[in-house]
Amino acid sequence: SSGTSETFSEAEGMAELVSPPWADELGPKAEPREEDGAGAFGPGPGLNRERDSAEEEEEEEEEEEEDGEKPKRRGPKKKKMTKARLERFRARRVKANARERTRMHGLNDALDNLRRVMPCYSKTQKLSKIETLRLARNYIWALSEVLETGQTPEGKSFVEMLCKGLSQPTSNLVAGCLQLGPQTLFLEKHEEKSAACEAALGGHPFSYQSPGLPSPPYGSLETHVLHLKPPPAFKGLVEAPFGAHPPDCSTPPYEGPLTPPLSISGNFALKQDGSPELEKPYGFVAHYPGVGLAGAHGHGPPFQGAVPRYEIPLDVSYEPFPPHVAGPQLSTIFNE
DNA sequence: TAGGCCATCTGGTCCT
DNA sequence: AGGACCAGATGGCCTA
Repeated sequence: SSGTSETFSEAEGMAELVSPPWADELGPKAEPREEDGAGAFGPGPGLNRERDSAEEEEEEEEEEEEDGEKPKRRGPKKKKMTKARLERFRARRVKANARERTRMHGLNDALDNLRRVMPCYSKTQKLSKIETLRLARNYIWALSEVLETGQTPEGKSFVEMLCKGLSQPTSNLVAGCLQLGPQTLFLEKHEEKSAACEAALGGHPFSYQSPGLPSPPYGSLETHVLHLKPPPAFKGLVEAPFGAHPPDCSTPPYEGPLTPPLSISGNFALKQDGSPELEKPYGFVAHYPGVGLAGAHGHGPPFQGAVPRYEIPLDVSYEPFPPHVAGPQLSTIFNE
């Protein structure tokens, strides 16, 4: 199932003719990150151009010999890797590499955008990709619970939800960002994560306003979660009370399916004041009136009923689906 | 030094 | 044919 006979032979040709020498001569394939496109014709395959032609001839001869001596192969006849074909293939490969790089950069950009809207965004201490995704999941889940119950969770619970399944360093980071003393989350290595999570939080009176700590980027709990009232369309969509579906965090996180209440409308209602790390101006208006926010860790006026702004990078295409659309979709998802 | 994380290259597969 | 997506392989960097 390898497509046309030509692609088959080209792939083989690459394996036979090109890959080993390239790999040896190029050493580490990973070049220092370059501007897109530059790498495509950079020090990669191009380094070998001169030696290629000579060796190609050799290999082609060998190939012909093989054809003569060995029993005939089944399947489509292998096309010769002529110089022209090889060059075409290489050009294609180089282009594909460039595209792949660009694609991965896009993916990383998206992850960065995701990091920026996470509760603890820091340029200096970036969450890893996997931790970003885990925290995002927890964050969505936590906010879903808020939407569902319409109640601000106890601060401790909020942090518990956010840190479920996260690594210890990330948990500490989250706690620190939310002004829970990071020391309270220093977990014993031998502890189960879930137990550790509970224990670390449970033994200490939770406070988001620990006076001794530096201001976190995202401030207090109220910066994140405020009595969000789910729109009528979502009433009854989920039945779990707040905290009823904690994600399993006792295992290496997130192996199993997660089924948080899906009372998500595609909108959060957060204000991200007070984050010295946040550079880009975001512009996004939450769709739900009545969703309020307090000023971040005491700075600025508390939310007075004006439409809160949730900031999304402008370069992010964002398609919030309105409740009348999201409702059925979420119902479908939830019922699956 | 081992392990985690990352960027890149690569070949396979699917789709247009 | 060519692009998008994916997963495996590889090597560099960093930290405990």
